[in-house]
Amino acid sequence: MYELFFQNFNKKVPLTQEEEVYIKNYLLPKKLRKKQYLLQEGDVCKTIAFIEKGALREYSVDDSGNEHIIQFGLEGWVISDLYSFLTGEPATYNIDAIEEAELALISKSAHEELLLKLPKYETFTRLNITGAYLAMQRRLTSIISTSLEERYTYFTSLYPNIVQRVPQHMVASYMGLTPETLSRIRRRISSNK
Amino acid sequence: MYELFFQNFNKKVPLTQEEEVYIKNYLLPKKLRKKQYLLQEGDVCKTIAFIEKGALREYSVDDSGNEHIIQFGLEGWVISDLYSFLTGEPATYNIDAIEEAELALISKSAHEELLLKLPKYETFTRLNITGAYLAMQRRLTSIISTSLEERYTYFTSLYPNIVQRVPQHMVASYMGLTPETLSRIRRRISSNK
DNA sequence: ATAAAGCCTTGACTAAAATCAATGCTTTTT
DNA sequence: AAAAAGCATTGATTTTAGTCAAGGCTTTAT
Repeated sequence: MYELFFQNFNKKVPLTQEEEVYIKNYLLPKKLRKKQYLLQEGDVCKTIAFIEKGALREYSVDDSGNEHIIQFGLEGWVISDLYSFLTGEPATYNIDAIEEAELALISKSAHEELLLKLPKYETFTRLNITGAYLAMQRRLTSIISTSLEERYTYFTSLYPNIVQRVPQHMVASYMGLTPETLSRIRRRISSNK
Repeated sequence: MYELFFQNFNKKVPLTQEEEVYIKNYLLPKKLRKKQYLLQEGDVCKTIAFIEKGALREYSVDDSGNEHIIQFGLEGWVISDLYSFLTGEPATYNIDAIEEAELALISKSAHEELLLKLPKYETFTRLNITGAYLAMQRRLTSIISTSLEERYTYFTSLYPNIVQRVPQHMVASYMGLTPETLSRIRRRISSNK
């Protein structure tokens, strides 16, 4: 049920059997149907979600109703409106399933208790957020310093899974483009081969 | 000498006098002249720098020789090529001083030793990287979902210090724009008042 | 089986940013 | 004090992305 979660955990910080049992008490399973929300803006984000199976997206909606995807989440990834989760303020992001998904949730109280009682959990959390930071930094660097073609090529080589499972208009949103522009970029890339 | 560092630390995780003395053994003071490098691309980043005084910038240089600033650093901030620091691979970023600066450096071995020996240091590190992640997430969201005017207005309200101390062409680089475009945006904003 | 919705691409046109050049003021260097 | 460099702005032109509309294919719903 939480196979990928513990696989991921053990890769970063090896756990004893007892520690795994202990942590398992804090995990909550959740299934989402395609398009079902995990979080809607305005609600407080009360859990961190580890993705065992499926694909999710995290996005904001602007004043004109346009969706801006800031993150996809696939198997092995963590997804949450972290600011809302940590501060208790209403979420500014929405999170929903792009395809059917199975999650392992950790509530805020569980998170805080694990941080206090299990040093390995703090290390696991620090390593996770460090990895997320570095990925976002690469992405930001790509945005401000490379062409759209280079950015798309980089994205597809880094995340071939996402490109295959996610509609193109969502990839465009994630990149900050319109679907028409992404289509033209894809044509330019393929005609340059 | 490390006044701001400990002020910042104690705000996040209160330290005893003994713990402060213990940590102080691991800190290295460093002064930079204006334009002096802390890090050059190609070298391995061996320290994390905490800024006691002054201003720095972290940037990459593309194939055409254009500089792309991904981060400024002022008093109280942390700056590093974190990927290089953690992996030992050559840095892809440069870091230099925009104005004269005083830093508190932590080497990789000191960092690792403190993580192992002082749980409060791990908490301090986790909170720092979490804050950095959230700041970058807001910035990314701003980039992919708002206009250039909104982004500049947001940036100047969030970081009035930076705008006052840093040349406009560097702000333009940080935003992923040309200096001419930034100048026109500033004119549009001021004429809309 | 058929209708509706979703998705993707393309064309034509508009808007915004980049490029290039020039000017002028301020700061730094000699 | 004078020259050089740095910085910022503006104009004209080019390039790139966005907008709007349309067409066609695939998937989903009835």
